[in-house]
Amino acid sequence: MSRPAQRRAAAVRHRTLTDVASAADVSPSTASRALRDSPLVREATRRRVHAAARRLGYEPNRLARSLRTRSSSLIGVVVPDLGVGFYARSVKGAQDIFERGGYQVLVMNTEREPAREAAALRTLLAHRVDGMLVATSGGFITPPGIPVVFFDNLVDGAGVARANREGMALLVDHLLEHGRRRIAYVGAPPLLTSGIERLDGFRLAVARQDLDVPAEYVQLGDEVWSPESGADATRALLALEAPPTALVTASDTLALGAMKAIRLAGMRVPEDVAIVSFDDPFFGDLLDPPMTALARAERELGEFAASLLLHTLESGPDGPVPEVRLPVRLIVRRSCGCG
Amino acid sequence: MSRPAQRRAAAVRHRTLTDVASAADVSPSTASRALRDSPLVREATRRRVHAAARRLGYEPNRLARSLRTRSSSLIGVVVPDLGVGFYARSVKGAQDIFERGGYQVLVMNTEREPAREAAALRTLLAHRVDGMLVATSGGFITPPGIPVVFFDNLVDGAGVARANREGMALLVDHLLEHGRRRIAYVGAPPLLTSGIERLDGFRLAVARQDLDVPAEYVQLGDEVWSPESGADATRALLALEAPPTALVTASDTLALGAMKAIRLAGMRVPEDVAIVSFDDPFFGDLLDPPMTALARAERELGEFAASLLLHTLESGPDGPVPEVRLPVRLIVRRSCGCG
DNA sequence: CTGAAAGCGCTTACAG
DNA sequence: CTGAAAGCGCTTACAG
Repeated sequence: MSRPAQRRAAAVRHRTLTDVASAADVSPSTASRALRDSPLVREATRRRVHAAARRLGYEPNRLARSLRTRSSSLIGVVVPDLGVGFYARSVKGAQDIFERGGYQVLVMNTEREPAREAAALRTLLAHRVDGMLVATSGGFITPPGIPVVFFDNLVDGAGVARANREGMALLVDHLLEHGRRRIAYVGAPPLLTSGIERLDGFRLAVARQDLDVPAEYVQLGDEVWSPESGADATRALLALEAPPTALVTASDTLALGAMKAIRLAGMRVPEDVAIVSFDDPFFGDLLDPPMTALARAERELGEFAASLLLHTLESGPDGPVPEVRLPVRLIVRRSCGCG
Repeated sequence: MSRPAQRRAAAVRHRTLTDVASAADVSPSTASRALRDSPLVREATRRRVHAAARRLGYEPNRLARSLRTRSSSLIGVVVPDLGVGFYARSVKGAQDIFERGGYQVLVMNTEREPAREAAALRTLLAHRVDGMLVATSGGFITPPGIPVVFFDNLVDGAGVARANREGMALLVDHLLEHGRRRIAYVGAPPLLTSGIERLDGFRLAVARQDLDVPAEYVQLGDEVWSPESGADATRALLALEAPPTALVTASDTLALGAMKAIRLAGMRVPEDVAIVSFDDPFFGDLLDPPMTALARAERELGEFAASLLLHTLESGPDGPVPEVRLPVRLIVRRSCGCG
């Protein structure tokens, strides 16, 4: 951990409660109560203090308040990559809820490295966050002793996530309605619950329909679910002797990579190969062809997880919150062969 | 400002420096010095203290440290909308730099509402951030008395932004190379520098080329630069008696809206109407046709702005930093008529 | 209704 | 090299 070099003193000295108190001619105790609108202080006093505070441009020091009250009003949010739309919008949804509850948010990126995730955890603990929202990349080792809500990936069966298996079934079943039976899977390594459950969901769905899916029809890309790995997987599939006529991709990024690979191979979507995607790309309806995918629910995911944490924070844990599933919904566009 | 309701005490009591000190059988003063690896403490003592800290799982309380040192090691970052890829990735670039410098980041969304921006400013001040990075939406009123670096939009001629006028010239000139002369502008209201400079850049570029651009060829959408407003503007342009044969859009979102409107009107890009975009959509090369646009530089923008702030923080302001421009570069794909 | 006092958990002159 | 003391800016029993 590098420490910042020698720092200069702050340019301005902030006004303190004592400043306000003397300006209003009361004790700091009274000033404090007045500013928090305690019923203990006389109306006239209350007003005088507020006026003084406004006049001085007083902004209470949250650090001091937090130290004293042992509650930082800070929530830590840990995500793999804020540059990924899914996480950015989840965070935003969560943040809206937290701010409405009077909490501020400290966001940490882990770049999907478990070591950085562990470091992020310690940093947040050092800031004495009141709780955490975590989309883990696998580095979440120590139970921090404060409320934690996982989202996107479950940990020890707890957290908020989408119904991955049901989603996969929707996608597979829809392709079957189009009569496609050579269906391949373009996914990611089954390291965390989203990867595991989507792969598992695919397998369950095809088995239920008595589809014969050869082993080489299941292609797993890299751990960051990159478009490039989706393209590579697709290239491998197209090179097969009996290439698939439809792809189910485990994410929007993989779908975009797959689409690009198909186009570069001189083939057409959906005529030659149909594609359906688990996540809806942000511009899914502007792609050519528009992508059939499960509806996005990042915002809801973030909001739901945040509400859950907020609830725990304010009324205490009322029983375990093991597992919450957000329903999935299919958006039918053109890449599947419809329209 | 709502205050959170009654909160429960933290589940665990964190270990304190005093805990570590007694475990290592030294005074808190010595423990503090030992943990910060002060040369003042004997090696044996230093090690004993570190061992005790590790054994106890001690994590120093940054709140207390900040209060004492009057430096929070916190940076406030204010953006219009974290859900917009441009801002999400700018923030990420900035955050990387800050964390490397030992700072943590408090991100605030303003939803492009000046009032929320002002509120965000106060919140950050209350947290005693050491500095701020601000992509303003127009609500930045009070000079906070700490170092502030603006990005994306300049304020009072200061900040880090792309070379908007030069970018517009690149786009217009490229369309002219294709022989298109009925060029229209799909933009946003000129409220902040990016909107102002892009519109101005467009006007300068067409004037320089002696193009005749009727007033109705300049269409300004809503303040959030939404795809919908881009689509509306495009619809209006296509309905003209002499519709344009090429569009310059002031952002990727506007470009996507424009593309959709053209497609819905039953026309083709670029055959009927060419499009070039100021920002490169994240999946610009996967669109149909792939979009010709200025290269994205969010990451660089964030990193550059962060470095600038860090520099000011660590070595003090060495002269004013009025205006920094990031160069623009055209990525030629197909929507312009190339290929 | 108001104030003096203690204390949250650190850091850092000051004294030895 | 080490420790006792003061203090960062608040809040909150406690006493009046």
